[in-house]
Amino acid sequence: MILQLWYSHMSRPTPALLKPRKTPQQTRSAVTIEAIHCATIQVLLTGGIGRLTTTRVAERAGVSVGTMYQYYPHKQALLFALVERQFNLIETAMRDATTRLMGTDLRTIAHGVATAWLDAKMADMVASRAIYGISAEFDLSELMSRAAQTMTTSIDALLASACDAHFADRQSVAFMLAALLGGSVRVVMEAAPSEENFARLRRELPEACHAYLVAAGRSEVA
Amino acid sequence: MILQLWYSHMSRPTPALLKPRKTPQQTRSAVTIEAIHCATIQVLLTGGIGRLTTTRVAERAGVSVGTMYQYYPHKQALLFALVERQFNLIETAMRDATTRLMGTDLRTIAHGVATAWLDAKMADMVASRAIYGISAEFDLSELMSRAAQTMTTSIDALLASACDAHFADRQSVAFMLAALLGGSVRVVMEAAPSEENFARLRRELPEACHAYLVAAGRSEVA
DNA sequence: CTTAGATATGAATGATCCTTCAGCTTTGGT
DNA sequence: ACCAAAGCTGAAGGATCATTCATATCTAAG
Repeated sequence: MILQLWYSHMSRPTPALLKPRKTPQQTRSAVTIEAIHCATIQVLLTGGIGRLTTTRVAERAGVSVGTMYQYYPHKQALLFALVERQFNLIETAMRDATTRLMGTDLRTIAHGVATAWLDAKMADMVASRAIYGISAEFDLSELMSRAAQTMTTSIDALLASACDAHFADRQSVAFMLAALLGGSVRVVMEAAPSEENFARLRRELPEACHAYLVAAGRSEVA
Repeated sequence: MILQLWYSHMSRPTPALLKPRKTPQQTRSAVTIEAIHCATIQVLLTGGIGRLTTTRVAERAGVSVGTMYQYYPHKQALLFALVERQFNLIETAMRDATTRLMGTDLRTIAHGVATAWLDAKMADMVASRAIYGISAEFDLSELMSRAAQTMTTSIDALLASACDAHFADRQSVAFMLAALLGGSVRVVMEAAPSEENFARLRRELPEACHAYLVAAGRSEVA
């Protein structure tokens, strides 16, 4: 199949070809697309990527396979659309939060960022959890890198604006904070997603971030 | 295929059927198995699970497909063996570390645990990275839950033994520490695996753990 | 009411891939 | 040297699945 020629060494997507095939013009098709989107998440949740087939998605969405191919040139494009939408949601939420927190103190920043992150991730935990594991189909690392980079940059700017601290190696601190946030929530969602654990996360994560920021900033405060 | 009857709602493995089909008795076969193991990791690294086929693994290992099926009843069993081996390695490393650190102070504990974790994960980063994403083939969450639980318990015991602090909700602190460690390393390996970032991780993660433990313990120290 | 364009259908196609098995080669003990 | 057990082979069977396309249905503007 020609598809395989698009990849150099891993399942790396060629963005141009991952875009939707056509944009809906009537109300009917907009509904269809939403149904497909929704069905995809459901199928992902009940069987993981390994069991996601075009037929199953179409079935669940109540449309025929052919319909799917009218909007997405292939399965990967569908998945890509899903992931991208999710990333954008979270990215926006975090951008809003960091903007709002500019110039405040370390405690406010730590708690604000941690809470915003938790809120964003939990808001559609369904989609988030569904999306973990899509990496089997195409290389997410590029997208994840970009997201991580964006987040680190936002946090870095935020730290620079803190009114009560400054850091010797602010970039590293921002990087570490992003890793702590992103990683801990992910691990809990994947390995131990219970109400109790989410409560713990909400209680402890902001404190942990705060403690780290204070410790990292202390050595440099006059 | 009958395989599908083994799963209730997700790709949940039936442990009994994931075990190796037979144990090697001659040196020859031990070599073969090792080659297969090794080939599997290589194939995973260069194409992710989506491109891992029995034929490709066999080819890379320099044996025939049939040989693989002499030791593993099916593809999943092969992957399962890989994952389990890796989990055991890390689990052992962490058990050793926590044992060694019993009764020491918070700083020693934080740095010791973080360093042990980093060492274990980096030692065979190759295997670790290869394994992320296997979840497409069968449900890893059971295994991950168990691992997370084990680790939390170890850390909990360690915290209880700390000579210079005690905690109001030690379980939650242990849980959070495990999540911070596990998550941050994973995220960096997946999203931004550069030498620079690993250096940052080595520098910042122990400090972050320490800061958190001190903050969490402070409220309770007389 | 008509009709062009938009949208939906689903059987058929072709490709991929897991798994088996009947026959072959190698090993190690006697 | 001989042979029984262990190990290896790879073509063929059978199943799944992504994708296409000829055909049918629907929508809305004129």
